[in-house]
Amino acid sequence: MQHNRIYLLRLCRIKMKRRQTESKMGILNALKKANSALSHDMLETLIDTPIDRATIYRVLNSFCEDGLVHKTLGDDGKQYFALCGHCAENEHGHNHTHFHFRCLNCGKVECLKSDVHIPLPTGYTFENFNGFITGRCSICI
Amino acid sequence: MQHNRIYLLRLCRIKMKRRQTESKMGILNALKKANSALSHDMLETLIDTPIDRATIYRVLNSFCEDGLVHKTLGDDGKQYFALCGHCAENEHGHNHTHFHFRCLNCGKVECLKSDVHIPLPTGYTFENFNGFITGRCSICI
DNA sequence: TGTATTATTGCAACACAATCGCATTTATTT
DNA sequence: AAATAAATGCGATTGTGTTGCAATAATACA
Ligand SMILES: [Mn+2]
Ligand SMILES: [Mn+2]
Ligand SMILES: [Zn+2]
Ligand SMILES: [Zn+2]
Repeated sequence: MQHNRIYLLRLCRIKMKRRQTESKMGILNALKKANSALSHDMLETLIDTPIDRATIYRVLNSFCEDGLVHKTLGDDGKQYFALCGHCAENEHGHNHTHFHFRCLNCGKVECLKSDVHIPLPTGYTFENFNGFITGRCSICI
Repeated sequence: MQHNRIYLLRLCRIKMKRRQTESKMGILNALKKANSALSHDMLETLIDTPIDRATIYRVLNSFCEDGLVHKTLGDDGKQYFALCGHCAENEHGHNHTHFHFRCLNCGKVECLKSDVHIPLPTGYTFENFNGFITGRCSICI
C-alpha cells in the first residue's frame, strides 16, 4: 500500500486532472524528507526554489483532497501537513484519528502511531478529529 | 470544591490583585449560563452591555491565568473558553486533558467528561493537550 | 512537432482571529 | 476625598490563510 511519490502524482494526474509541477515535487519531497508534519513556513524554508505562499497552500490542499496528505491544526494556530503513512484504514477509506505531537524546543510535529479512541456521548455523531499534544521530544530531552 | 462566581472573583481580587468589574461579571455569568465553552464572538452576542473585543480577550485570559477558566483552540481556528468544572485534579493542580466537542449544526462546544489517556513515546515529556472533535450533538441528531 | 486547452502560478488584495500601545476611566486602598 | 494602579476602549498591528485575476506552462491531441 506504500507507493512512491512519482507514482502517486501520476495517479492524481489521471484521476483528478492534476498536473505534475516543480512546486508539487518540491513540496512532496520536502514532506518525505522531513518525515514529519510541516507548516507552510517550514516548507518555505526547506524548499530551495522559492514558491509563493498561496501556491504552497493550494498545493497542500490539493494533496489533501487527493488523499496524499492530511492536515491538522496545531495548538499554535498553524496548519500542519503530513504524508499519509500509517493512517488507520477502515471500510470508508482511511482516517486520521491519531494525535500529533509538537516539540516545544525543536518545533518538529509528528504523527503519533496509536489510533485514538473517541469517547462520544450517546446520540452524538462523529465528523472530524484534531488532537494535538505539546511537550519535548526524546532528542530535546 | 465547587465555589460560586462571586467567591472566586473575590479570591482573585485578593490573590492576584484583580478588580471586580461589570465586564468580568458579565463574562463569567455568560459562561455559567451557557454551561459550555464560548468563543469571543459568542460572548459578544450573549452579553447585553457591549464590551470591547480586546477587553473580552483580556478578561478571558486573566480568568485562565487565575484558574477559573480553561482555553482550547477549536478546529475552526477560534479559541473557546470554559469554566473549570470537572477538570481532572492531580498532584500539580488540575489539568485539562479532556476532549472538546463542537456541534457542526448548533455550534455548541462542550467539554467531554472522560479524561484522555495520552500515549507519549518513551522519552517524550508532556506539556499541553488540545483535543477537538466535531460532529452533531444529540439534540441536532 | 505544433497548437489548443486549461490547470497552475504569482501577485496583490482580502478576511479573520487575536494582540498591543496608549490615553482614559474607574475599582480599590488609604 | 485623594492616590494608586488595574481595567477599559479605541485604533493600529500582527499572523495565518484564502481569493480574484491575469500570466504562465503542463498536458492532450491533431
Ligand atoms: Mn492519512
Ligand atoms: Mn480546568
Ligand atoms: Zn524535539
Ligand atoms: Zn448541537
